[in-house]
Amino acid sequence: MTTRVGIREVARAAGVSVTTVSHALNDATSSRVKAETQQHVRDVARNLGYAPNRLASGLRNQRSQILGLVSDEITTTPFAGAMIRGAQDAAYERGYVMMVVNSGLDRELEHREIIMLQQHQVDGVVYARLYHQGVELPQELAGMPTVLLDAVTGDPAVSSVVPDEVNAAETAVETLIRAGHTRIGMINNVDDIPATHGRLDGFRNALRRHGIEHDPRHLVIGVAETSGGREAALDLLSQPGRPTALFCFSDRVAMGAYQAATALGLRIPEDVSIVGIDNLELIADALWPGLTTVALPHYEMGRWAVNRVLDDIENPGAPAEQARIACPLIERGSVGPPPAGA
Amino acid sequence: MTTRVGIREVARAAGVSVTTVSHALNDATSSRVKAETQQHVRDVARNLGYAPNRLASGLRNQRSQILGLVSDEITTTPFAGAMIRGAQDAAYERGYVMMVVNSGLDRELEHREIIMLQQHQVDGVVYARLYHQGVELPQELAGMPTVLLDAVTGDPAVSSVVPDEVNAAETAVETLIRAGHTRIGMINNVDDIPATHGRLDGFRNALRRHGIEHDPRHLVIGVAETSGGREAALDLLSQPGRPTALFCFSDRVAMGAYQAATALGLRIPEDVSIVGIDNLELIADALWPGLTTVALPHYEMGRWAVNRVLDDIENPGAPAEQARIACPLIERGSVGPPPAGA
DNA sequence: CATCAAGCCCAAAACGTTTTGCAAAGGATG
DNA sequence: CATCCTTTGCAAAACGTTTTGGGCTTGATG
Repeated sequence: MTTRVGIREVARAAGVSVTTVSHALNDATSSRVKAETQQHVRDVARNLGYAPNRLASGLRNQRSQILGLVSDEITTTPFAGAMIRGAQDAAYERGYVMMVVNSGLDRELEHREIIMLQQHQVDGVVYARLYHQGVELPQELAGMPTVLLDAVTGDPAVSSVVPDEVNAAETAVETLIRAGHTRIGMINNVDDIPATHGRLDGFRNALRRHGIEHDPRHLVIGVAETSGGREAALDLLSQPGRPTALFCFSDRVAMGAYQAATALGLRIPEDVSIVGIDNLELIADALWPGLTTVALPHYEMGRWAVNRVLDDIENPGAPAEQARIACPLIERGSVGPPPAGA
Repeated sequence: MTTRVGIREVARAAGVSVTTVSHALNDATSSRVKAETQQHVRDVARNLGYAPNRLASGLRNQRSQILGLVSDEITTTPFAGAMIRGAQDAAYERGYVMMVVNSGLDRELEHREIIMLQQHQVDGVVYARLYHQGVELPQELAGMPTVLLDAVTGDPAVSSVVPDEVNAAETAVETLIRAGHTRIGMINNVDDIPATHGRLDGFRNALRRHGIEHDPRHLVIGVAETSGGREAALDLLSQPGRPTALFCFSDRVAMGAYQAATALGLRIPEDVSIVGIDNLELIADALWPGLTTVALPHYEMGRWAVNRVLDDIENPGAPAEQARIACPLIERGSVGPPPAGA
């Protein structure tokens, strides 16, 4: 690897000035340089393997072509990976690159990391959470293009993107209704977060829309983990006139429901149908039969968020936007018609 | 947000030249500037909220303080998140920041993304895979500090870090032996990858070390998914003189083994003990009882990799190093003594 | 032949740092 | 008092781009 080739070397090799090289390379069709020269310069540049130094051009242009991604946690679920990938793909398509930073729950660390991003002159940042929640935007981000990913603030001036929780639940429940179920139980989360409320609303909407009246004994609340799902499902499925289908807050909860069904000797989906939310492939694919579920669109949200920051950067002053992304149904094998006797 | 404050503003406010500011801020204890002045400059800088522009200093120093992380895929498992977090933490501690890029399996895209990283003048890159495998290092990376993460090449001149597969398997199997098992089955992977061979070696080592002779019927090979694990376990556990414990290639395989055990009416761990490898919390915590398993040290490998590139950068010419990171046992509830009759 | 416009190209400044070489001031030594 | 260090500070150059203002050709026009 010889020493890096700069615009100067290209100029010398092409027998023109650096000015001309810059124009030849950057201006699509320039009035400053003859088409023939332009082609020549480009050829020379390619042959020399010229690659512009973005530190230099960023310094000159006051634009780094870098986006910051700050997220809370990044482990334990594959969600973070999907978001990052969506963000990175969108950034790449528009000539940007992502700097990622994550601070756990440490506010002080987060502060210092954001400062670092700013030192690197990031043109904007997407501020991400791993599950849909309300946040307070760090002070330091004021005045810089920012969009929230899987999070919202009260401030209508900041753009954000979250899953459409209500719609996700409706989709899940309507799948059950379409299969013929009317006695549908729901295992909801205890936590006071948007997903809890949104999914409950969606559940009720779907029932109401189909004229099914909701038996309050069929709604149970537990901790949103496998163990909580297991206990809740054990409860629901032991009731006389038990539900023939279960809408679970999450795939992990659904996994608990599988365990409960197995423990009670109920087969899925012959005796009881189950749907979840998340599309955690690690779980949904691994269960037996596969879990029908509604996917949380982390990849798409990642894309949306960076496209939005980039729009803000390229065209400042556009009004903010709070997006809710639709959640597609992923069918596997856990939904069937209700048992004949029911 | 007023216009950004640069070193010039600090100089003016402090009543000194920019040279002095630079020295005051950068040199720990400088012979160029009086201690008193230094303190004064620093105070002024802090009050003004001065943050150096790293594009400018990178340009000047020929050092961007940015590391590239290029990985293949990033979705479906939480591994990528753990690696990225480890990398980012280590980078942060040493004043660096990570640019991440991922290209799926697309070699051409990967090429262009690496070019982009180089345009941003990354000081080094860690080239990551999501599961331990052999790779060929892209041409473009030649001549730039690079370390492999969860991957190896034939080239002894390039540093790499992978999990210690043999040791991981030994740890898992010895846990079973310590619990009293001697009839231990293994469900291995079909794929010809390092994990397959390493874990088999570890399995045999552990048995040999404890003078247990290996019944070849107790080794079965399947696809490394839940379904494969289920079938393999069904096979193993139906044998007369069946194993009392199963060592599974991965947690997903182990999940299949749980399903098989349940289907056969065997309780875990009373009738059969099970250990996996991966420590996929999503699965290991969700199984019932929890799965005892050996963790793959993705976080630690991420840390190791960036520390290694940084060492290479700061102190070039050190010999390369191929590290294998130990894998800790994570005990949950799936291992117990063998059944009394056995 | 003189003038002008158009077309093409270039020199130089600027972006915000770091670092080198030098200068001024002060103190010690002969 | 002259000389020589030491200490402290500064001006200027450099990093690799982009862009502005101007200058040189060329050919056409009066």
